[in-house]
Amino acid sequence: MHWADYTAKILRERGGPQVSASGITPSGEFHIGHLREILSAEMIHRACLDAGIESEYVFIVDSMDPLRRVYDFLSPSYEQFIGHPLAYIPAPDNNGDPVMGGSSYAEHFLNPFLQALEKIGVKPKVVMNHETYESGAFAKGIDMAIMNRENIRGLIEEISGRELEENWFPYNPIGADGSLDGVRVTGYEKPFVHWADSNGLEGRSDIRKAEGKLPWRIDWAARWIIHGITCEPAGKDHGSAGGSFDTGIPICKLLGGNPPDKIVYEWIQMKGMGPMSSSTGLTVGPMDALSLVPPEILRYVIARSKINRHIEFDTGPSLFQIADEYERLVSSPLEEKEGMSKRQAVSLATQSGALRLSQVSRGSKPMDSFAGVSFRHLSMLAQIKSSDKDVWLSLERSGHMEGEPSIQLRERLARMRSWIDGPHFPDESKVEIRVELPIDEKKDLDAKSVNFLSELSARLSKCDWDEDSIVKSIKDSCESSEIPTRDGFKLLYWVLIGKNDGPKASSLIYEIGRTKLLRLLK
RNA sequence: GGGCCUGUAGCUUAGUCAGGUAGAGCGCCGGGCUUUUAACCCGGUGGCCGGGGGUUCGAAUCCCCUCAGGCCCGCCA
Repeated sequence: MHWADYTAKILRERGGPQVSASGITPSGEFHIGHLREILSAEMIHRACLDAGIESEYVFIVDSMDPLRRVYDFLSPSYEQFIGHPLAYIPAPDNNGDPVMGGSSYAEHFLNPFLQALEKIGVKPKVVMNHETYESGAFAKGIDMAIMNRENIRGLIEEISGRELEENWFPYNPIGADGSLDGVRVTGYEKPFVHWADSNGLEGRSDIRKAEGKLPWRIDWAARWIIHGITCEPAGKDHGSAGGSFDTGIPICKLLGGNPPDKIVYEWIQMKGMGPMSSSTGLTVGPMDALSLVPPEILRYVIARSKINRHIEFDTGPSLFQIADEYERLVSSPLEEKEGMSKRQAVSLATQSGALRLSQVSRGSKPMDSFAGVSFRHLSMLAQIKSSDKDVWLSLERSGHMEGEPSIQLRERLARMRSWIDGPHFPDESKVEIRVELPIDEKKDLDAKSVNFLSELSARLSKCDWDEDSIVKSIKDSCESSEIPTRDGFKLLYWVLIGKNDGPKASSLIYEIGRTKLLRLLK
């Protein structure tokens, strides 16, 4: 059974309508890793719906979180905003300078991510956390947290093993300068928290407004209650012993709520590129990924892996493998058979679950996303055929396609071309035509081979330049130089691309062009 | 120091929660497609399930120990 379906089954036992949630701090550019946060919850939500359970999916944007430091992509002028909630500071321009009067920092990074989510069929109810504070929805939780201050302190200290400061307070007011940093609480008179900020200025915050926030561990527990969240998979950082999941659950109960069960997902890592980092420019954003692969395959990357396993995201060879796997599963799904072992049946259910959850629009048939051509094959055609029309002709001839190419296929070819032209395309999948044969390889050629190549050269210098004539020239050359056709092709591939096999020789030669080819054969 | 995850065929892995003859894909090898697309079709090769012990009629699966790799533990999520 797929992990999302399994979780839905557990949630059914909990009863009632389900609310799955994700939460992300928009502190910078979103990357592919954030997709797992989103899709882990969204797939569980879909699995609930598919199981006939009433369910909703909420994406909570931690817009009330403060700017922690001046990141590499920000100009030093952001120094003044450190400690300010991301919702209340200006967005940076391309130079990293703040643009006053435009969108907020939080919105600036969030919007492109939401567009990417739309493309992969994720339609969350978006909650800006600062708006929840502004609305006063947190007031009750804040009041209860303050009234239970010592209990909560005890829970956090005991479970996390961390010692909290003497003047620790379960509410962090915003100071006169707009920063959450260094503000000391001096008293509480419902609904006001009195404080003195780092500059010595005094003031009070109304807990019914966004004039302060709960510390993360309490904020999380409180929002579970506010939004009725029943399921929120969290990254492994929250899953550690004594992490925020372990404190959140009892704190939520203390505040009178029914917390979700602990579900932890593993990180996505970039293979062979070191850690994901916006500063080095090596990050792959959701939009970048979508310009390379179809959205259902991006979903499949997440859906095919168990939730507690690392995913090594790689825009190179393994993306081919995954994309081909998807294509293959769609075209020939496993079928239930008589005498199938329990294991095979389980595997079948898991696979079809992954396929089902990978669809961009829920409930659509995987077959509708089928483009009919493997990525590997298409990458080869895209490389040797410079015009799209020739690609369609070739696909028609090989029986991959009938009539006009589908929209899926057209889009797929367009993405393939941008992949091939971009920096992520794997070298081993590149078809590189040699300019000339290295000397030492020339020496290794025996007499028959040399004879074959010169025969071929002669024929190709005067035949018609179309694929049929080229094939005929190759076969005739094999015959007259008395080598098996198979060996002739092998040799030819070796000369052309340095490998024993390759794309259809005639297409390849046709694309290379007569002049360049004859120079190579000499 | 505390904790989590992973280790199954050359590679990617399913199966572990509910113990009952180890499945798949890729790769590789062979054959077919009589124009040889890295396509497509058929067949085959390949695993003392990291190691050791225990429980059991029976263990990849449960328990204990151990080795290896990855990761998390700052009011950062």
